[in-house]
Amino acid sequence: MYLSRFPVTTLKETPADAEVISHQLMLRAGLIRRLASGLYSWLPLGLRVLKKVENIVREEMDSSGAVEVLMPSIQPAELWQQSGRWEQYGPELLRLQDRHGRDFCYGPTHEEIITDLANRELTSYKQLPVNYYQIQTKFRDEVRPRFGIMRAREFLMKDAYSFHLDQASLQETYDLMYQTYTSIFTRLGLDFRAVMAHSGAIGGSSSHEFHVLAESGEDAIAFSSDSDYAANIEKAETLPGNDQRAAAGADMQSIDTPGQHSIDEVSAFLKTEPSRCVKTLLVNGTEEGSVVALVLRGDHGLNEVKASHLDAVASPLVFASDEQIRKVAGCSAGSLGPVGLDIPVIADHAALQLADFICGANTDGKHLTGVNWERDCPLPVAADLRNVVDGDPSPDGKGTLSVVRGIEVGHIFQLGQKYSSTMDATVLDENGKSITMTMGCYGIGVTRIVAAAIEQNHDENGIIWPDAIAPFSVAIAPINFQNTDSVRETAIRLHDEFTAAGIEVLLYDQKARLGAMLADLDLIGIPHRIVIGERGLKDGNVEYKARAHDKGKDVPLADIVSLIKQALN
RNA sequence: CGGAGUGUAGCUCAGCUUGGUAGAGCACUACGUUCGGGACGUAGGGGUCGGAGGUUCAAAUCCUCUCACUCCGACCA
Repeated sequence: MYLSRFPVTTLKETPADAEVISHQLMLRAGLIRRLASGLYSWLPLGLRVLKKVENIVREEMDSSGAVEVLMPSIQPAELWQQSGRWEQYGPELLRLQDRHGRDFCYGPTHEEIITDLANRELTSYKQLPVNYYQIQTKFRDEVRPRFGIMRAREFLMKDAYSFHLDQASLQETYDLMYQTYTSIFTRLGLDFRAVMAHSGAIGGSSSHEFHVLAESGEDAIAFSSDSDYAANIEKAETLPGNDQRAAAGADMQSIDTPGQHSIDEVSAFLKTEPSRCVKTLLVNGTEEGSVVALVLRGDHGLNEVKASHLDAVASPLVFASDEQIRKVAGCSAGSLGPVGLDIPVIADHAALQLADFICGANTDGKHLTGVNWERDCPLPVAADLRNVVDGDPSPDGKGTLSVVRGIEVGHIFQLGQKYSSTMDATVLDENGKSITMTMGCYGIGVTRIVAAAIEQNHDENGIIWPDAIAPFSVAIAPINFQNTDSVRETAIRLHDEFTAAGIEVLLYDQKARLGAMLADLDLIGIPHRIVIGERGLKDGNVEYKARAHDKGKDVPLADIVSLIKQALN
């Protein structure tokens, strides 16, 4: 491909509204342009990358035995009403009406549609199991679209749905999808982890997420040093510990702590560690109007998912209002403590191991020190309430946990009969008996993968594409292309040789100085680069440099094509 | 949803306090000189200053409304 025939518009300056590096680089390299909040156009260069990702996903899905379909992006409300999600889904669901006033939505996902389709197409156990997938545009009206393509409103997703006669068959396909996803992300050239996950709004039981590891990831994931254990931090359990705590060594005292509200403020004021304090959070209980206290060690963070799963706690988790707090505790949020609270109290295991701790006195401007469970207040119910932290023991008993950040790019679920039962999706078994099908669902964020790949592979000069998804494999930068015959002829000949060899090559045939060419090529991240100059040509050499490596080297012109062929294998 | 902020050329921004009819850099076009890591000169093209209304002899600038976008927060305890 000649650059003169393939419009690439790079930007020297970073557009002001791009925060994360992938968004900045995608705009600067001319991969995407923003149309409106959370909506992006893909320019030719970006689309080449997107197509590569899509093709790898498609090839691996096909080879797993899944079969491709394509369902409408606009979906009738009736099906969503049948599953109950028309009411459950909030404003994230983009609802619209046609000219007859009939309700529709732009699909954020396709469980309803596929279940309906399967119900029509699948009538016999002989047709099972089957795994339908599509690669298609979704729309979710995100509260806060951001990070460019990473959390856009409209995005491309591969979603697959499998149908089974029983759980054992589902488990088989689920395991197969786990393997398939592993192959996909491996082929994409990304550093990723599969982690146990919370199944969230889609429902179902077993679930794994696939994360591309990157500092800027929106999710925290925990994995063990000595075993395969890996889980989203939402899901990662803490071990109860031995429940032994030191004996009380101090008397309980009330201390004035004027204006000290947060744990950090209080612990600094009292010249101690946050881990010597407990924090008390009031949340709505299951019963209308009730309030429950959650107690954590000061340096630990509440895990809202775990908390909302407790029987006594309302789900989803809602924090008590200031009025409620004052009503049950008689103080503001900054002075809460478990001593003398006349509501259910649930404490995290780690908080229960403290002795002589510090907490709010339930009186504004006062905290208590030297507090001990049982002696000073009733022993609360114990629970796992907190997020795991670096160094916690692994829940499987092997090794310790590390917490890193990840970008969720894939998610597999066992849905069971959540949709098939409400939508009455059945087949006949070998005895002629009607059986409700068991389902699995498997998503991959195709557009998000592009952003995630950049988050993981870039330097100060721009993108460094993995070979598998680079828009072009090789770039040719000819010095003084217009005026130097030998350079021009060599460049064109190499271009043709690469093309003939089936290697995608971009020839920088536009008038530009070397520096400008190289800056552009670094920015757009083409993995292999050849500089052709009159000087090197005199010795029969061109310069070769891999984008990912520091130094270029002179290579005999005769060897360059085979050298790059090798590098690509 | 709550809070803060920003809308001026394709991009990054200045001008607004103190009203006088719009600028810079990058990008773009032409010509020339350059040409091994983002060249330089000369000459150009491009903006109803987000929109509507108001105040005024006069509004990018002041006032009101509106739209769009961005950021922060939604564990303070």
